[in-house]
Amino acid sequence: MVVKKRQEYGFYGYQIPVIPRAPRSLRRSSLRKKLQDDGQLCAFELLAAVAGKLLQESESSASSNIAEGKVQLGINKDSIKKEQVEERVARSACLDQESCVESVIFPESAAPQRNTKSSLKELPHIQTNSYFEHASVVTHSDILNKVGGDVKYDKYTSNSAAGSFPSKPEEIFNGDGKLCNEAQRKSAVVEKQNEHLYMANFSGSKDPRDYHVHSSRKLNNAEGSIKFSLCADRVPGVSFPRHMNNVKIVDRDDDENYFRSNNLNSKIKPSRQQSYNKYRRMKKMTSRYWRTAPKWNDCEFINTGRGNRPIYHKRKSIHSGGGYQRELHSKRRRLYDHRQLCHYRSAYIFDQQASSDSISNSAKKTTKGDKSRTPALHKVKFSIKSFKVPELYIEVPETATVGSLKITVMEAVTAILEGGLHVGVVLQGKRVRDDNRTLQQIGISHNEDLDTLGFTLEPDFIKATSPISCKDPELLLPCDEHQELSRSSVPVLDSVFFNSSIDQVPVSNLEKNVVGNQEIVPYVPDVPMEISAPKALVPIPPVNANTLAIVPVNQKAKRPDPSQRRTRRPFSVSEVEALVEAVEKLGTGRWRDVKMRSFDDMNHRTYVDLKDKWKTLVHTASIAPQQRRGEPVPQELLDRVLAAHAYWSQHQSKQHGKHQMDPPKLAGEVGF
DNA sequence: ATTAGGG
DNA sequence: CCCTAAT
Repeated sequence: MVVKKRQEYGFYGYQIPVIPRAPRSLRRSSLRKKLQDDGQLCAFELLAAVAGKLLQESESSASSNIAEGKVQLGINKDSIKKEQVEERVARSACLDQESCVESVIFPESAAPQRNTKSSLKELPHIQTNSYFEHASVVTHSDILNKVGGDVKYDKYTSNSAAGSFPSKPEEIFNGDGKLCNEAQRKSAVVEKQNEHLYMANFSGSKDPRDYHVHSSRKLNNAEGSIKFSLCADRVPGVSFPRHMNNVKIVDRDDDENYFRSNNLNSKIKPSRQQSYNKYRRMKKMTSRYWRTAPKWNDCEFINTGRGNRPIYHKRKSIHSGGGYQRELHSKRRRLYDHRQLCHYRSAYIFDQQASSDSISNSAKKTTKGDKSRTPALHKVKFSIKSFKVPELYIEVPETATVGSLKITVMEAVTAILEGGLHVGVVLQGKRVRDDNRTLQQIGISHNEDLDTLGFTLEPDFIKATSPISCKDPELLLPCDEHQELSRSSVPVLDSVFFNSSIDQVPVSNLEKNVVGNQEIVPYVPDVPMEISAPKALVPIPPVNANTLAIVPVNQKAKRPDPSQRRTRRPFSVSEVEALVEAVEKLGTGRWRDVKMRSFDDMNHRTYVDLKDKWKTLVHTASIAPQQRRGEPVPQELLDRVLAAHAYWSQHQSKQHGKHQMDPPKLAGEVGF
């Protein structure tokens, strides 16, 4: 449901997980046919040819890597033992940069024909094992979140070209799409997104330069821009480590989500720590509650992936909450999504670019050739390594297996695909909303530093139709979702929340750490989004956990991230009832007892929660029904709340022993 | 670790 | 729900 809405966020990130599989299967089938026709040698020959071609085309060292990547893929296709393949993949992963290339290139050259519609749905036939492996990869590697965010740009000038490239976005992107064909089976979506990107960046401009830009864009794309990176990420276990560090899988909830951490780092830490400790303590009481999945920044977590290397920087440092939280509070709602930036960086990945191959090369050539004609025009070359996708929040019961977690993640990710995304441009921390402005106008020129340029993925609200229709505008959460879930002994995946962090872009900071030399500017939307905090909840069907049971992730991963707000869990009527009943008997000063009495088995309800709930209940009971929000509480209960509140206000609930409200029904009690 | 309150 | 202060 809500998922739909959320989907829009992480298109790219999401793709990775899904895509890897699809391509494989597709690839396999196509290859098979080929092999049958031509015999096995063909495959090798093809591989060799491809590798050779690559080497020829790209002079950079990266090319060799790429070639290797291809080979690997090819091998895979050739149905060489899986272990072997994996090994290679893992190895390639270490190489870092080539991964993208690998995935992209191979498909194109070797198996151009792919079913465009690859998506999870098609994955089913894939072996279960690999399926999950992929999932795990995703989860661990943070692909989702940050598939990228790296934009690399190259500056170069050329005069030509404007005319040589298709002026229509579709054409351009189609061209790009080829690179990632298999990956892009969801082409419709992808193209659309690209188009958006395209539009955002360049459309509307009447300036002749646009064309140039377009051209550049095309080149860039070919070389490793958005699609490129996506494709890369699709290779399971290969490329992730490098670019995705941001996936956050946390069980946090919804509208309340946002990064608590700001860029205002320093100050935060202390309080954070403090609260963390508290949190821990609190959690102790509810120790069994498996609150969060590993975060992208947890190295351990990531490491669990096969062939992954810990790339992760300590993002924790970035996260902070403390004092800022409050401030953020108010903001987050209106600043909905937030999308994480995909900051520009000149960084690494781009070796790939060099390797990127024929397309880019040819494009460059063209450009050069035309140089003389329009010397005055400059092109700004962008290379978007990858996009960052908003956080993905997942919450599952502690009894859930890793396998089910993976499935959950996959589901969530898949859901994202369905939606649409569009790209936003952020420059120097500010969102550039005017699509008609030229790059030059906004300060992006060929000879300028684009350190502060970033792209964001944003939900396509127009198309996104919120399945949820709560009366409460503030809460997009299903009004009555998983209540009682905790009570049920059946392990069920609670839900998945997709959130976009709004006020902050911790990622940036992290990246900074990672990249080291890039100046990353926190993205602060200059204009509130028209949509309320996006929130999505994806109920996940129970999964046969046992079947998929896998070694649990590093324990540390289990540790809840104090920086994350707990998931919002509205009290169900039955809970309220239980609470009221308990308070009637125990009074309002013994929350610990209330907890033990009526919520002992609900680990996510702390005594503080109960106290808070009571507080809100009292408030709710005192306001007009029209003012109440959320799931309506029966008036009868509210009456009891008032009565109990009045009663215990008079008596000291804390005294010793357990008084109970004398008269069960205190209609008259109020009279005091 | 709990309780009480403010945010 | 979060955070703190005070128990």
